[in-house]
Amino acid sequence: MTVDTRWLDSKQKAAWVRLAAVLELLPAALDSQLRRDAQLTHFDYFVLAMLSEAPGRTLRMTALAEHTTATLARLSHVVQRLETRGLLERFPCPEDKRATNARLTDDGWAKVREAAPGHVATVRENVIDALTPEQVTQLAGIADAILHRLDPERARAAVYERYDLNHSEDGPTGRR
Amino acid sequence: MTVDTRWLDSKQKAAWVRLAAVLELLPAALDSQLRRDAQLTHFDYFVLAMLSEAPGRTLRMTALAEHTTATLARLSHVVQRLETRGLLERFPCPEDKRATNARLTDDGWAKVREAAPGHVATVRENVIDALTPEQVTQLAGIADAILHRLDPERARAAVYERYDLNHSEDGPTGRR
DNA sequence: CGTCATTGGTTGTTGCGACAACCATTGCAC
DNA sequence: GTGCAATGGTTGTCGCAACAACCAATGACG
Repeated sequence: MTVDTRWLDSKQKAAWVRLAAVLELLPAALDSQLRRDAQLTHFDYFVLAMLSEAPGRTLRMTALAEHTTATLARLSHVVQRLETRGLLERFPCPEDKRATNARLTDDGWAKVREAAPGHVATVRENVIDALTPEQVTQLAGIADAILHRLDPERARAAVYERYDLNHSEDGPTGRR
Repeated sequence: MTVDTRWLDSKQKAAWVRLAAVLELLPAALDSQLRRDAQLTHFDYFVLAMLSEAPGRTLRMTALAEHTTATLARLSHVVQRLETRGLLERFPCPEDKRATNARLTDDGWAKVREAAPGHVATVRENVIDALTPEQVTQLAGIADAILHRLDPERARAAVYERYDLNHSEDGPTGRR
């Protein structure tokens, strides 16, 4: 095969090794906190959070799949479980009989607001509060650059702006 | 519960949302490349890589588990599969009859050297080459800070130095 | 108004990770 | 040297994600 591999120099390797470790440990930490405190996967939480910000707390399955970076098949299974638990409900879309809408129930809305503080605290503890303000800014730039390689379409789509952690007492978002 | 939640400001949220997306997409990208080109999970690769650098290409299961940030149970399953495929072999440790050693076979050694170039290329493509040299340095600092929160013990142990991507033609590591 | 490709979604199967139960060996206490 | 806790590892079961097969509705084209 290719014999002219460009290996990583020591600085690059140091960065990569540490990132790889974070990739292994951070998702596990987030998942276990949400599981323990809210009986929710991080992905479950993400799904509920996206719905909570949508107009009418309702989204088409396809749209929800895009927001959550998931395949439709995966989303279908997850939504099925969440529906069984009464956190959301599905109903056929009036405009397009092929389509299905998912809507957050009142219980689901309560669940999101209940789970948000603990989740934010975990994010702070393990990420944000571990960094200086400059590093937070740097991280945004770095992650953005990586995203443009991983998924150019979505990265440009500014979908990421919507992942809103500010579930305050009076509403789903901090912007008014 | 706690009513005084410290929510994320917009800069912090921007950083977190993008990091969350990377956490979702990057492991999938790494896994699928290695699966496609070498029939290996990223974790499988990691296991083989650690063994390839160990003296005698051999490690105790417990030691291997520490190097790979895995539980013993998980490692046991993975090693079982790799043993079936002939990439490594297990044998009882002479000094301690409770213990089991795992040793890389010649086939396993060949597999690691065959898989390394493609893996490094993927890492470059999606991470390193997406960043400026300054960002690479920043990333190392950021990831290190996060690691100290996630796993203080291991972060200090400099185990991460050992994740060596430089599998050149004449040996397992770049240091001589 | 048929047929054919596309879109939207669900379901079955498979493989892996987490957790818990379990067995064997070792080391220590007395 | 017997009891017992700690260490080292394996196995079984459960839950979830990926993949593929499938069905239903839509729309474009003739």
